Amino acid sequence: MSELPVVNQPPHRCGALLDHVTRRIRLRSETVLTPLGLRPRHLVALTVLRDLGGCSQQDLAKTLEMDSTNVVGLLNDLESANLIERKRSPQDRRRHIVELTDVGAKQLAKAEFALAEVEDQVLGGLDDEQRETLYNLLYQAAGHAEAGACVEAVHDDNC
Amino acid sequence: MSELPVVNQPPHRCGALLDHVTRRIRLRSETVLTPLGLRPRHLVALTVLRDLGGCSQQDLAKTLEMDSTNVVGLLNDLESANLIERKRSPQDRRRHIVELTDVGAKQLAKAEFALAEVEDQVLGGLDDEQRETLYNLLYQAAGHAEAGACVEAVHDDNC
DNA sequence: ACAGATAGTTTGTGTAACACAAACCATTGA
DNA sequence: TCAATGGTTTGTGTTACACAAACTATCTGT
Repeated sequence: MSELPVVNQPPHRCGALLDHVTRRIRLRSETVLTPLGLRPRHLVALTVLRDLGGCSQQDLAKTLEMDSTNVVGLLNDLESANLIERKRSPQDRRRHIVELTDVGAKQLAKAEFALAEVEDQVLGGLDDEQRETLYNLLYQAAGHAEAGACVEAVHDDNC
Repeated sequence: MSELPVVNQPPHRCGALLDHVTRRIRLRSETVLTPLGLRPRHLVALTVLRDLGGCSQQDLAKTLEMDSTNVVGLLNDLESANLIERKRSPQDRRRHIVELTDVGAKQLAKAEFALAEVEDQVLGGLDDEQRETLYNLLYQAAGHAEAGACVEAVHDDNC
């Protein structure tokens, strides 16, 4: 935990680079997403929702690290576009269980398909295997520990 | 997740995940960077500047994909903190060559050191080797896109 | 030498994506 | 019954932009 004197401390911080690459993708994504009535933030929410399955709005707020009042607005957008559904939890009727609708899942897939070109532009320096590695690293970092198996499997072939 | 036995087409879009992870880092970075008088955007600029060596403000605007009027403000911040220097280009005195100062390089290193903990929090699911891989992938991706932009942009000289 | 393009700057306007606070309702649990 | 909780609405403020207009200094082609 505390500072071990310099052993194999990697001097490379990803943060700024991450920021940079993300911005490039987001800028282009906006124009691709607009015809679908979506914004990058919606995509993130839908993606998280897909990966998480149903969850409460609080869970979502925590995962997105957003203020819950703003999550409400975000979900209002998505719900009025019929991309997500808010169901009352039977266990605790104060709670909303937020879930992707079929329409939502389809729209997400559609958006991802449309974004292929964007990623080709920005991640053009990476071949397919590298992009898959990148995806897996991000997925794992985002806290889906199950990705471990997937990452392990990468070096022989894609999973 | 879907186990597609299919071909080589990677169904995974990184964009949303990239956005998500980047946000997590940026949120925490802000509090770490504030005592240093920096913001995440400054870090990105400094990083790019370090990787690029000296360049004109237009080059920088293109690399950052920011409007040049806003780049001016960004550089004003950095210059008044003595982190960068604007020198007139001898070849074309309209042009400013923007360069990291020694102070700037030191401050950048300091910031990166301070950000180690932040990345530990957010990228905690990745070991050192994976983080290095992530860094390299991002670096490569960023480099390619810059090269692409540069090819279009440049008439003759530096790139 | 002159005209038009170019690099940078300033100022000003607008917008999106937030954070945060306050007040409110329905529901839960002690 | 009463306090806490999940969600919602409204309202305020900030930041990070994009974009436009007008200006200076400088360069380049004719």
